[in-house]
Amino acid sequence: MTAAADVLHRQGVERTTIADIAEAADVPVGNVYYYFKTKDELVQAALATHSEHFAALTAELDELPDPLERLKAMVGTWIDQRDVAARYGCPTGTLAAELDKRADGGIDLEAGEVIKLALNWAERQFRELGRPEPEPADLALTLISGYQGMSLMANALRDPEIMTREGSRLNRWLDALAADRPPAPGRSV
Amino acid sequence: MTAAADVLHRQGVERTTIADIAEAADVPVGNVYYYFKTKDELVQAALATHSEHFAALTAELDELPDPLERLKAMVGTWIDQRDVAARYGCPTGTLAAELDKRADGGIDLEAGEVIKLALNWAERQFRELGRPEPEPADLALTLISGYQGMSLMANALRDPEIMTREGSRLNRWLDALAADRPPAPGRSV
DNA sequence: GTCTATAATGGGATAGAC
DNA sequence: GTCTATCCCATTATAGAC
Repeated sequence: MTAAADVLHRQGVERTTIADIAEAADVPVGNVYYYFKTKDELVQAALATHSEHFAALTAELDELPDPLERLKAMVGTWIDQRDVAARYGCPTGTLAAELDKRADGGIDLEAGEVIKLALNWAERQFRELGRPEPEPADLALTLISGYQGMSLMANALRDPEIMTREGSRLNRWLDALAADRPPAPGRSV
Repeated sequence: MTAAADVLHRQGVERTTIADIAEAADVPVGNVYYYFKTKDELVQAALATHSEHFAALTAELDELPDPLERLKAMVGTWIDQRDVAARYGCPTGTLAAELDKRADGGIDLEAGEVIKLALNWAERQFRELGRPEPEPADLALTLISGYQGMSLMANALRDPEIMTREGSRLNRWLDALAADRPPAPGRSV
């Protein structure tokens, strides 16, 4: 599954052969088919890997006491990943874009579910920040959309510095938002 | 070329066969090969079509006297395209993402050139707005990155309303910038 | 220039020995 | 459960008639 997630991220779904994944996992081709009946199942496995990765990351960030610090730490991980983003884009985002080109109603929306995990996590942080306005859901959309945008731009232009520039802007934006928040007693849940 | 650009946008490069393009253009397969020696040449033709499209759009917007109005009109065209963006993403952005998965140093960076056209146009508008700070190039990156982000999110979640929500935010951000208020994307005005 | 038929290749999926 | 050999189909690209 790790090998599948990795190779599918680097080469994309359509340009990845089962042989590629088998080679990366150092097993023969027939062996892959013993565990995954179709190529689509390998894609789903990669998606599940991304979900778990994200869950592990947020579990770690949730240890931080302040939602602002959590959000900025998330932005920090994005900036840290700038080189891989500039070369291959966001693993989930590029996968979603590729799957959405399919006509069949198969797994093409499952990548969206992983992105929703990120949206929901971010929304919780904004809600804890205690800003009723704009809506936490809108702020979450702006943040995750910002990440997807900067990843795609960095990838298209092959320039990791784009992640740094846009990441800093997001951090300044978060700071400005938090500076506006009501005093602690009036903080909503 | 129009048929190629259209089908490649909807199906993606890898899932599109020459037969698909031939059928869309209503010509036999062999005929396509008479004008385009390889599939890659069809992809390049699609990219050229996108460039021309963008050039025609900006030529029209450049008629507007005020750079702020030009920028907001551009955001307006993005919002107008919300349904197609939600289904197939930004034509150039999704193409760039797909081409960047290639290992060969072929046409994989040419989509980036088309995106640079958008960045340069936006940068000119911000420079004309007369704001020295932040850098017009950074503002352009934020704007185009915002468009790519909202397109990908709308596509991944199959929700055109995301284009409306994020598009409105970009418009408020532009207004705030022009009014020389501190830049605060996400802030409702 | 237009079209049909077909060659050549690559890769998803399977059979079956071990 | 592991691995090799192979089937079969889709697709790129070309040959050659008209």
